Amino acid sequence: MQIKLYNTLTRKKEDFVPMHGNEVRMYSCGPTVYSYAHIGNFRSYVFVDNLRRTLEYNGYKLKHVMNITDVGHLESDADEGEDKMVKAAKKEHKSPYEIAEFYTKAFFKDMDKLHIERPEIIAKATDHIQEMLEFVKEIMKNGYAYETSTAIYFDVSKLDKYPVLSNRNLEDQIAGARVDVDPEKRNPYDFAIWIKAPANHIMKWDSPWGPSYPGWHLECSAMSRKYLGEVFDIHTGGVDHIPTHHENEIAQSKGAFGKIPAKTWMHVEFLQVNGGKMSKSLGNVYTISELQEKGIEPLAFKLFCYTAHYRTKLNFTFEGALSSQKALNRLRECYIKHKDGSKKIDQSIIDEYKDQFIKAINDDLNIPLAMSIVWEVARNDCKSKELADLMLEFDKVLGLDLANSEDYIKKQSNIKIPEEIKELLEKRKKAREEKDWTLSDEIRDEIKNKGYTVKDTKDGMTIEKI
RNA sequence: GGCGAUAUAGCCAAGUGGUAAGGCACGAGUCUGCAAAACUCUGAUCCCCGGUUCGAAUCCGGGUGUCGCCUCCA
Repeated sequence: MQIKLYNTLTRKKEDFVPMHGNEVRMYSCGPTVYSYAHIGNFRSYVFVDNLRRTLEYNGYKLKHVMNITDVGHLESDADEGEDKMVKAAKKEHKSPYEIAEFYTKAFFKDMDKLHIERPEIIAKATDHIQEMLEFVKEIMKNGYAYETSTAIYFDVSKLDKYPVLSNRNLEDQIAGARVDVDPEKRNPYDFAIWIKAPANHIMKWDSPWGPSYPGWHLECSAMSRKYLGEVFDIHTGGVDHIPTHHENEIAQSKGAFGKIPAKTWMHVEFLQVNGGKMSKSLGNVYTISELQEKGIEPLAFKLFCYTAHYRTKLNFTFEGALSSQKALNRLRECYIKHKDGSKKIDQSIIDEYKDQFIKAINDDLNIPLAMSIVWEVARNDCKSKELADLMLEFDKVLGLDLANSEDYIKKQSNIKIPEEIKELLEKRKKAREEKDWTLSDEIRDEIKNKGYTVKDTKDGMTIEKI
């Protein structure tokens, strides 16, 4: 079935057709590893995971590159401020490389918790300095860049059109914005592709322009070309990348070889917190670990992301995340019931579900709609193995690890119970056998005061930590 | 100031011309000594005004609100 994807470049949903037969080549802007990635970042990677899995579900093979930015990302995208890596290094009294290694590891640990598939190629910026330098030379040779006392700047006035991704009138932008214009820049929107390092700068490499380091946008241009070719299928990122980072990537590729590097550009909307922006100053920037501390599994966060389409803003609240945690547990219970079920279901019903599901995901990744079908399957009265298998098939796209549902549920109830609680449970069991409901309830309250909840089931009592 | 989004039940949200998916919460019921869990059932005419149409949440115009980017934090 034809996949349709929304392309920021054309502002339309388009039929997706790969350039190289069955292989899809895509590039995703990855993290700058100067700190822990937060849940807003991870919404983007959950989206990329859905995209990967949807393509795979449709039978495509992937060649997917993600970068790790470990140099050159300044505090401001407007070529100002300190390199984020260098700043973090100073703060933590480590080398930038140690910082990068530490946070890269932390990043992939969270990615694993979220069951996000690894890209085929993970490319570190500092491993590709030579490729970047070559890129700069090509741009210079073609007359799209010029040297100043501080950097090599890309001259946007040399392009046939800039910007191409965002609908901005640059003159109006400048009129209303507080932009400190570098007097050596020819145009206010010229940007640094290669930056001359001050004498005491830590991260720097030799170049025809002296010791220096790459601009942030350059790494993606150089690495995507190295692994995917000049023009590839899909480029992904957050909506914040549209006006500067991706715009400048396109400019660089046009400057070096005259083409827009990707055919389809896909952007994820922001995750908001309590109806507003997530920002450090408001103290509402959360990490995956912080969610876990509040009893929200990473996979519950992933399911939370599935309540909204990737191109709409999603409002994160702890209330909402907890509701997804409950929903996830129920989904697991539903899966187990189907797996243990003995009924038979008609194949035509299965086919109908499959049809609806793939229609939803192939329509520009309408995961919320796809989830409504998953719930219909999950809650179907006919408890049957076929439906359990169907849930697992859908999970190839969702990546919620439903196959291990039992383990997750066991893990939640499998907690260490202190001896004193065990004794109370024993006493309560006796009271119940004697139908002494007053004593039974008293003991239940006592246990509750000590932080545990007792539930009576057919198979006896269960206990949970509050 | 410029640009771009968005406004659907208590909350998170699908749905782009034919009388509103799903999740969570609430309420009712089944079950239970009671409770919890589980399961079943129950709720909105879609920000306001005007227009196009046989027919609009869905298209157009005008308001109003909210959010984002341009301006450290994705």
